Amino acid sequence: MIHQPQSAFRALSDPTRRDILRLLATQDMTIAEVTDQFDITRPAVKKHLTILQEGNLIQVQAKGRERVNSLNPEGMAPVLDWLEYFNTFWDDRLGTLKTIIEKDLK
Amino acid sequence: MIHQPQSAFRALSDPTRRDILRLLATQDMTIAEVTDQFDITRPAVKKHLTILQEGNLIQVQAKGRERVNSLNPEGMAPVLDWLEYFNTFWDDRLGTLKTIIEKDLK
DNA sequence: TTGACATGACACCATTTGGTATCATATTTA
DNA sequence: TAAATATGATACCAAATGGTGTCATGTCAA
Repeated sequence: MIHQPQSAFRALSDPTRRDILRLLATQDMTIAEVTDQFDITRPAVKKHLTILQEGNLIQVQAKGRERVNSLNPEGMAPVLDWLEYFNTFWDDRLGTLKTIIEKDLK
Repeated sequence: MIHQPQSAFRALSDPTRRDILRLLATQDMTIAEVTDQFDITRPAVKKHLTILQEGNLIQVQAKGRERVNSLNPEGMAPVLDWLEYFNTFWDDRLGTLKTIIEKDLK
């Protein structure tokens, strides 16, 4: 599967996919388990998972007839790299990013 | 104009819009000036600017017959807030975000 | 005032997107 | 083996997306 930086941004653009990521942040889940958490059909969830995989934001491991989806935090790096470009502007005008991080570091 | 958290992510999902943001990070520009930097028509650029404005990522100020577009770093906050949720996972597995920030803090 | 300039606002188009229904395939399990 | 389960894969659909061309409007300058 091909992973491009653009794919991560694209993957994050849909609210359902962001919700799936937060779900997978709590625990790994099969496609059926993820589907149980939403009001859409399995094929729809599967499409979202494929896009998340293309964005390198999740990893899928075959386990018998199941496919276990797990978060891949590393895939967020391109997004963070891009956001870092604006750090200097946040420094000057708001310091938003650093504020969030510093709060977390305490 | 309505600003919703979704809009920021949506605004960032298009590469042209991300390029526009980086442009505006260097200096404020009119619609025509932004258009000069791309191979697409002014209406297309205008649409992108509208979406960026809906995402609260830029501000537009009327200046005579011109519309000066400027970066609004504050609009990135919802994105950072969402990303912050994953900090603990980055801590445990990669520390990507903190690595970037700490490097910048030095 | 009049022409030039910057933008707004449409109408239109091809492609992508998010969704569904449906059928095929692989793996368990009774 | 046979039925149940989990997923893959495809065809299809309405709406959103990113783009164009075109015309109207407001503003500046000669």
